[in-house]
Amino acid sequence: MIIEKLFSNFDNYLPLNSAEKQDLAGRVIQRKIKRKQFILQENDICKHYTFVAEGCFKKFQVDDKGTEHNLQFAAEGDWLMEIVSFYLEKPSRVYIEAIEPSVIFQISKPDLYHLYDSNPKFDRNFRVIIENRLVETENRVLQAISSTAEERYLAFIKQYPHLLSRLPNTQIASYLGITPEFLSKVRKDLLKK
Amino acid sequence: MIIEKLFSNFDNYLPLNSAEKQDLAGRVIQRKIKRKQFILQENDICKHYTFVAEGCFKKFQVDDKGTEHNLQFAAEGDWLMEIVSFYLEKPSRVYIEAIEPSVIFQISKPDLYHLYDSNPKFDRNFRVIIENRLVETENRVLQAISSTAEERYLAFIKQYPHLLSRLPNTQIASYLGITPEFLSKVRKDLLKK
DNA sequence: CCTTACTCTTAATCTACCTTAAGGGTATTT
DNA sequence: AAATACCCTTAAGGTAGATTAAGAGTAAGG
Repeated sequence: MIIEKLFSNFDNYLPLNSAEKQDLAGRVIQRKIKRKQFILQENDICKHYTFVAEGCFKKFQVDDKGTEHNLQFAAEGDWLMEIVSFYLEKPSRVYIEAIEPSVIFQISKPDLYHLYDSNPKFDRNFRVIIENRLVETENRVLQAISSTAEERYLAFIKQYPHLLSRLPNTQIASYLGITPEFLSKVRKDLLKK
Repeated sequence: MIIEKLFSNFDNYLPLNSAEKQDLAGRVIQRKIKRKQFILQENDICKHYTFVAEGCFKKFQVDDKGTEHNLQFAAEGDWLMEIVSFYLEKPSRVYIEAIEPSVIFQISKPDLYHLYDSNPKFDRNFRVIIENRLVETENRVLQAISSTAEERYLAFIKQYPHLLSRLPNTQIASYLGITPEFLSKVRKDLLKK
């Protein structure tokens, strides 16, 4: 069963016993998402915290010129949401779009809070998930302010080897904050070395 | 009493009653820190979550060339720590240094976990503090990959007006990911407009 | 109060990265 | 199977921001 992927995600933190698994299963919704389908659009309220069981998503913001900037990729085993919109119920500033056919599990805020209240293990687990996300994001800030595009590309390859073959270079360039043309040059220069 | 500043920080989230205040007060250590004093150095384990009651700190990383890169400023009312080092007890990659004479309250991990266990309100409050930090950090990533130095400087002024007059431009430049010389040029160009 | 250590600015030169444009290639969709 | 949309690369010219150096101004600490 595909929901096992959700359960086993918690093995990275405090693993769930069968009662807790049942508790969780009763509060998530399973959805099949097509390629290019959005699960969140700008100005919508983000109603769910999403776990990716299969496939891959991108979370991005669009600037005044219409250019997309990728903030996060989420593949099997990753969680994602628009944190401001979810917690403060403000209109989302970002889009979340499937870049592959995907299967996800979504939990609403009331259901999440119910889990928090019912069992401190969920509290702890979700705290750690968010902390991990903060670590990743801080690392990215550091790289952005201190590394060249080539260094950032090499770091990306190292950190997300499973994504490299699944993403077009245009998407990676958008994540790294450079143009696809310049990424092409960076890759060429790396081959020469 | 200066510890009131710590208590009233929680008024932004779920305010504490007097029993909870006492609980918290019994678990934090108050310290006076001099300008240029470090409360965390590279390779040390980050043992405390720090609340700044007075003064200001910078959290930064040093690269191979010896250049400092500022990841965060924390003034009155802000929390800071090295999250990986604190939770995973790994050697810190960053330094935390006072840039003004300061007064802080520190809580150790055992004490923090005790608060979490004793009362879910602390759980909730610290979750929100971390979520807010994540929001700030994600905004910074977006700016780094999509904005010019001038735009980032303007955003900094807007978001941290209370810090502007207290920080030398060299520190702001390090935060923005540019050289002090270029910040000087940006400021000059802005005056012309 | 004096000294020493920072800090800010300017300007010239240099480099990383962007923009525009164009051609060929590879998936997706019909 | 054809059509269409998307993707990758190359190259020329342009701009944002780095580097180096130097002089003047300001703050910190003894």
